[in-house]
Amino acid sequence: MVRFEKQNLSQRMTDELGKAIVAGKYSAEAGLPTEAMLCEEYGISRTAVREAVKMLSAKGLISSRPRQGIRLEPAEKWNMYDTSVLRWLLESSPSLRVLKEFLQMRLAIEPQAAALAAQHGDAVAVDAIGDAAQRMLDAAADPAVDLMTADLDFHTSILRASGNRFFFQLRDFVSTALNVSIQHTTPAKGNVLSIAQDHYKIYEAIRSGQAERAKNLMTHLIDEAMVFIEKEIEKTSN
Amino acid sequence: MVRFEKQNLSQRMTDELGKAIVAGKYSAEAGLPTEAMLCEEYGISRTAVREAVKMLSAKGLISSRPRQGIRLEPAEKWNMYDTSVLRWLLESSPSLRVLKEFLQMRLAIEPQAAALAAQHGDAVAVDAIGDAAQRMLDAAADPAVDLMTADLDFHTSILRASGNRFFFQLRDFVSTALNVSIQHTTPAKGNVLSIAQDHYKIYEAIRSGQAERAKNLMTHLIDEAMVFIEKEIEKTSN
DNA sequence: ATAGGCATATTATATTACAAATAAATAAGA
DNA sequence: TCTTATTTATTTGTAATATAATATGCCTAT
Repeated sequence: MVRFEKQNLSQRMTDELGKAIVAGKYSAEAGLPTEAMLCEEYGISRTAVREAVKMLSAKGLISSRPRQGIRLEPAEKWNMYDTSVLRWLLESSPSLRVLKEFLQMRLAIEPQAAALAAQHGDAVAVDAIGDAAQRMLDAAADPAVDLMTADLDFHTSILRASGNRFFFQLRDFVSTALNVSIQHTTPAKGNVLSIAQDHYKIYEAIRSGQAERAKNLMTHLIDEAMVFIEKEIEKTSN
Repeated sequence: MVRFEKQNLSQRMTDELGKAIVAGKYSAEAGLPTEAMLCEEYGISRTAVREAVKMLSAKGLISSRPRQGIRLEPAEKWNMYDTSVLRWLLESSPSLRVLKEFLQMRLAIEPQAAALAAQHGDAVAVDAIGDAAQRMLDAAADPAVDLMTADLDFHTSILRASGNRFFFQLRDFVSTALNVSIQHTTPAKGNVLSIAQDHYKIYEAIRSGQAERAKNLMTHLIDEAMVFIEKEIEKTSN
């Protein structure tokens, strides 16, 4: 996925530290090691460490003050919509619980986005939705077509067509959620067509301006994934 | 609000640069001045400039590469859920359009959060909602009680009671939206009681576990603000 | 016992130097 | 003339070092 070799030192350091923090390597009371200690530990200069600290501060994970050292911020303050933070979180604890929270969020956002797209999505944006939906149908017939990417494009293009920058901003969030979902819920081969058709229906509702219908169909689509996850949770807790 | 004097140099620099970028001071083609030029312009060391650049990179506003300088990232990549970015955006263009997008977002999130709170909000969290709602009622009778803060607490505590960290994470977003809203929509004195009662009804629905009712009431509450904004937009466009 | 000052540790800022990367210009070859 | 290497210049990346600011806790003097 991410090519760490290509990144510069401070970015790699940011990633290392971020991962460690999210994974709970450091405690809130003890805080982080001092800059000097981090320099030694990773064999890099203070500049690189400081820039990593600044990055993580910007993401809400830590704060640093003179004489006090580098302190952990409570998890509530972490910027969860930051792609990196999200990735670290999932790498460290890919639990079903997080997955459920993802779906709850999508259940709030995506139906609303679909409704907005139906109300005033411009032609180009709506066409992109159709494209993606068509590709999902193709994938059902031809295994060579990438279903995953088509699915992802479908959901992303709806967020874009909503015309609301805050919704569209959540594309990485939704992408990540979908990616993680796939790992847990491999759809049965026969269901692919049925799923693709459900997606296409949403596109048709949007194109024809049926906001309520688009919203309901989208709710239903995500609800099915939710039901699946809840069954999984049931299973593991027993 | 924010005490810039108390902030350190790189944070102030981050704020200056961030504001300038969001306000459109720099063009995408030309990019930003080089580090050296920024040092001269603001009369500070390269370290401070670099740390500001790192912060803004972390927020998705810029990227920097050797020989290429500091480039602006497209607005789509900006982390809009970052409190600073949001603040810069509102300071530079406090338009009704942004306000409407805020409300569309709240319309997606808050009703769902209210439903979740009704389903499995723990007692302490739900009590906090009741507290805030009661304070809003008090404010209707006694002008000394801070209505604004109570209103804010009400919405924030519902996000918390949803038990979903992604919803709760949006508390700053909702706070900002409310703050901006207030500036545009000063409620008539007589309406305060009516509004407070609407809020209290939502609390009652949540406490008694009526998820659907809580959701509908919340939708209605935000919808009213939306209607108001749309009238304002109508007015200004004429 | 308490207030005020001092020592100390740690981050904040500054300065300088060199390394690395890359875009653009130039030269070489077909 | 066009393509391909190579060189060069510019800008960020990394490092090392020094000094300032600041918060903590100890310690002294009243």
